[in-house]
Amino acid sequence: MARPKSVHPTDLELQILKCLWERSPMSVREIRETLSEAGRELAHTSVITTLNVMVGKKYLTRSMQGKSCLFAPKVSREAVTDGMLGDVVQRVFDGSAKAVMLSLFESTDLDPDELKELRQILDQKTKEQQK
Amino acid sequence: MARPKSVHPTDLELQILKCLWERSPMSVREIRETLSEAGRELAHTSVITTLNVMVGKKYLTRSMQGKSCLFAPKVSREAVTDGMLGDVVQRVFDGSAKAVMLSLFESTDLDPDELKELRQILDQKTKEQQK
DNA sequence: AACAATCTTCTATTTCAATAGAAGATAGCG
DNA sequence: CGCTATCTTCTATTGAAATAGAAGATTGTT
Repeated sequence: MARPKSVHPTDLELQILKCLWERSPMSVREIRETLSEAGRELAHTSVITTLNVMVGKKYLTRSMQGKSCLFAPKVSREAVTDGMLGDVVQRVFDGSAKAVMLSLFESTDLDPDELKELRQILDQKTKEQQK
Repeated sequence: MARPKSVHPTDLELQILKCLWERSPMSVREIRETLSEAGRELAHTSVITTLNVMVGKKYLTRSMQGKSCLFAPKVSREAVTDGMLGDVVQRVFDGSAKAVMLSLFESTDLDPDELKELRQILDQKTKEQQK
């Protein structure tokens, strides 16, 4: 059996989705420029190829404007990011949110402000559950 | 340019690492059986091939016992899982722990006990930082 | 000694991801 | 009208990941 296709967007696909979540629809040219600003220099055709693949995967919709194409996201940022995190939580941490949390503190530097925010989120979630 | 090689263990590699973090060293046969119990049926040679790749990637060490090989992890569970999560945090959530946390609540079901534990972890972390 | 079992090493196949060039269509300009 | 710029579509290449078979070595058993 060969490598199975990923259920989640690949790295480049994610980068493109991020562009389009910020602003959409965009033409190939615009997307290419945005990627370039983010440090990813690609040939025009490379971008098109990837975009068409993404349309095939239902990540994007495509419409025509004159002779060029416009692309827009078909999946929400939340759906994708939640899905990708959920996958890691399952695959890597066997579903343990606690383990994820512990690792989160190791792998990222949290400033006091952020800690406070996290606490508020947790507080709210605790309240919600007690209803 | 072709797909770049991942810095993290692939899915199968991770599964193997998990086996070996539980118990090591193990022979190919034992690893294969453990994988089988976890629902992943592979030919004996497939397991060997993967194990050798993993030795090449410095994930495992290999020693000989009689005519068969024994494998043991060379990387810690924490290093791998922290790295994998950190990567997602960066790539998917642009480094925002807060966003990760919010998503965590969406993508996983947390029971009250776990919430309490998370709170304790957060408390401890806050204290530590105040030192 | 012959044979079966068990291991490994080497080689091979398939699919996906990443990237881009060649070729063809079209629109605007001098 | 012919040229140039701009888009797209099609086709191709490269390497990683997943998986496994053929062949060769070694050991234990009748």
